[in-house]
Amino acid sequence: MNDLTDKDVYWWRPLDDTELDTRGKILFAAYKEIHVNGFQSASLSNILARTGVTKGALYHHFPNKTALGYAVVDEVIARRIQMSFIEPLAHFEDPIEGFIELVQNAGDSFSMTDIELGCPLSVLAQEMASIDEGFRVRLIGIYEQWHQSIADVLTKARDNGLIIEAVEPYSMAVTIAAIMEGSLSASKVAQNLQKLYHCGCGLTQLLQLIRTSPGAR
Amino acid sequence: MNDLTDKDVYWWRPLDDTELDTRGKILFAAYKEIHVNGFQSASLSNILARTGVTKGALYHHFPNKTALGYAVVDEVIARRIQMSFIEPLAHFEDPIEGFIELVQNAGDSFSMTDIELGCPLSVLAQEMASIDEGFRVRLIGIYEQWHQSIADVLTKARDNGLIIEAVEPYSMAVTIAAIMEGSLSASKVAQNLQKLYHCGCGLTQLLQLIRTSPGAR
DNA sequence: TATAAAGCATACCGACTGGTATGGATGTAG
DNA sequence: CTACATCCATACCAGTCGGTATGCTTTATA
Repeated sequence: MNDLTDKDVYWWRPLDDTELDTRGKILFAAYKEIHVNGFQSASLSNILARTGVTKGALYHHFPNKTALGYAVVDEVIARRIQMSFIEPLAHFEDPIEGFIELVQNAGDSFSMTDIELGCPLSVLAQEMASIDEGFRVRLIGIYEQWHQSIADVLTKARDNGLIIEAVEPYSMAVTIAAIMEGSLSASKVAQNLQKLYHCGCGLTQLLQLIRTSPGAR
Repeated sequence: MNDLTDKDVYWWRPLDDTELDTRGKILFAAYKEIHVNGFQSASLSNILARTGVTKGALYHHFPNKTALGYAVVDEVIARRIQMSFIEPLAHFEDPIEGFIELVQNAGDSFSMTDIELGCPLSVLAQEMASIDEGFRVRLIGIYEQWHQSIADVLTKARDNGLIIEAVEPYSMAVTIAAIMEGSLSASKVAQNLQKLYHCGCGLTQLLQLIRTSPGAR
């Protein structure tokens, strides 16, 4: 239960069958350990035991536990958010239609591990934002990028007359992101996809309501 | 910075000036420690040092750390959510108007400590839901009660013709709750109220859009 | 006033934590 | 072949963790 399936890590594993180097092994094992236990309770011994790497190697590549945590945020989490939540936004033709499709397919694109463990960004943010400034600035950077990307999509849509004028793109973007994160959080506690579906309905309805054309169907 | 102000604890302190008993002191100190550091990293020694209570007293009232954590959820967190988010719902005359007012006043009703530390329910849920089943069932109980309360308000509003028929009350309730939680989460990472305001705008707009009367203003 | 129970204090334990000191292997440049 | 840096393995450290064993004090009960 504690280990990730192939589906969970396609975005991390190298495409060819080259082995990860030592640093990469440590980084990914640390990501998993932190995702499960949080940063503070993440045990270096666990990470080492699971990789077969020794403590000497770890402290050769990272000066201390905190630096390892920062590297996980910068190189693993940020990369995954980018691939899963930001890049897809650019490929929408009709942004609202695209969004609705993305939301309605969300159930498939999330693995059960994602539901069990929650969004790694959100989990880490909740734990560390008020404790360590280094984590906080890294995490707010990721959030800001995400919010801005959604806002850009909405701005374009409004300029093209696809959504009503009353919508303030950035506020709506933050709200949409909040729904997505809140839904994952609720689903994690429920340990099933029901809450995710409910939020999918609510978000879809919100998107329908801000469209200029009331959306056939 | 780590201690709570009077404004943060009005809901916990006894109304008269009677001292809290030993059990109450432990419980409240544990709540604070857990809110700041999370459950796993919460240190019993810290709790004891801050209260002046000794370890013998602690283990007289609670069999172990986990039981203490459960008691914090049952007796402190659940009570606060009840007072802050559930009970106010019952007193709305026009539910939509009431909601909008509640949301727009949210900036005032949240202290800066709430922003710094985040929603205690959400923080604990993110950390413990996938690790300990005892925490999970307690937390999902609180969430379910909250969602159902909002759904009841929406159902009543729909029956009275105040919101459009297309709204499915429970789904919308879960979505509204997700927005509230997601906004607090984002504000915590940003360490300011901006994100909270943006989500307030988005949520207000959503509420306006599901009203039958397009809402004078 | 005798007795039992509740409430609490002190001292201590083994397990585990992040971190370090040291030395050996391997690669690379001169 | 030498010299030096990179990379990593082993052993160890001081400190903290949650938890326990024991005994003293206070309160309720009879």
